Amino acid sequence: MRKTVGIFGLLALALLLLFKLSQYAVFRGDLRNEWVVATVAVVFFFIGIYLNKKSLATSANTTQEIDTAKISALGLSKREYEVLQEISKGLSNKEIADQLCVSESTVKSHVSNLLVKLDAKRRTQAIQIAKELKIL
Amino acid sequence: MRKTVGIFGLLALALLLLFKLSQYAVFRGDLRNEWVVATVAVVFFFIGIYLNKKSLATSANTTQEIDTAKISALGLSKREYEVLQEISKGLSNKEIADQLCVSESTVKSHVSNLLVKLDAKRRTQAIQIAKELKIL
DNA sequence: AGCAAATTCGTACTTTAGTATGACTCCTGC
DNA sequence: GCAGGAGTCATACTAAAGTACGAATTTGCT
Repeated sequence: MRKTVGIFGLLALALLLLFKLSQYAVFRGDLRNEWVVATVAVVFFFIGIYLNKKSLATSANTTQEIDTAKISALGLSKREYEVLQEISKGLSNKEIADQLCVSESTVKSHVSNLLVKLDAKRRTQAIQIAKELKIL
Repeated sequence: MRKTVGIFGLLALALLLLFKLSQYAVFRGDLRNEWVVATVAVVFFFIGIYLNKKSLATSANTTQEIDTAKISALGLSKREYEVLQEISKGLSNKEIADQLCVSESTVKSHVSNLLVKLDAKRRTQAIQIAKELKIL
């Protein structure tokens, strides 16, 4: 919040500076008023874009939270969610089985249940849906 | 591209309109020059933010920018990259074939080449690797 | 203790994914 | 003009993935 105030203060300052500079230039006859306005418009247009990009970039890193509420809302069990995580890492059923120390058929059961609960037809679609639901 | 040109044209027009209006107001003594510049600055500042948000919204899902340099560095052809994108949406080979209006065997060819180039064993792993390389 | 849900595993089966190979067309750069 | 890459398609095959049962065991909760 303090940062935002600072930024807007700086913007106001820049605007003032630009305006005073332009006044001087206009006074000397080097510049016409239209150009001052146009310059200010362009400059602030790009300042807007720049600041927006920056704020989105910083918030993107912090919004990487998983929605645990949605996981339980979908009825995903602990084991099923673990399997889902391994799937998103690109592992095969056999590799997931080794990772979780169970048999491949167990993993297949979990995957099957998972697909039903996520309303997906394939594990790739499950990944996509899970990421959209922000549970991955 | 044509859209971008149109938007910038509209912006220029808005700027002109604003300026002419302000000239009229200044002439009548209702408004001072500083306020014109300030208004223009604020308006274009928010236009910049708005347009930036909109352009980011259209290319949603990709929180980060895609690294086009890496795509060519990997030797991915245009078609192969398209297939990769469809894979990440969770589509099957058949569905991708319908989407791109080619046969399933063509998609299989692309997928096979894709997996070699990305050094992946499965399409799910390809998704994971591609996201890590920021090409998705 | 007893019930429900979760976890586990198996078999048998179908479907999808992926590999290998070859062939044809269309462009593009040399 | 032709060599090479990209795109297309096909067949035949193997390997995974996914479905559909059933059933035993474990776990959490009342």
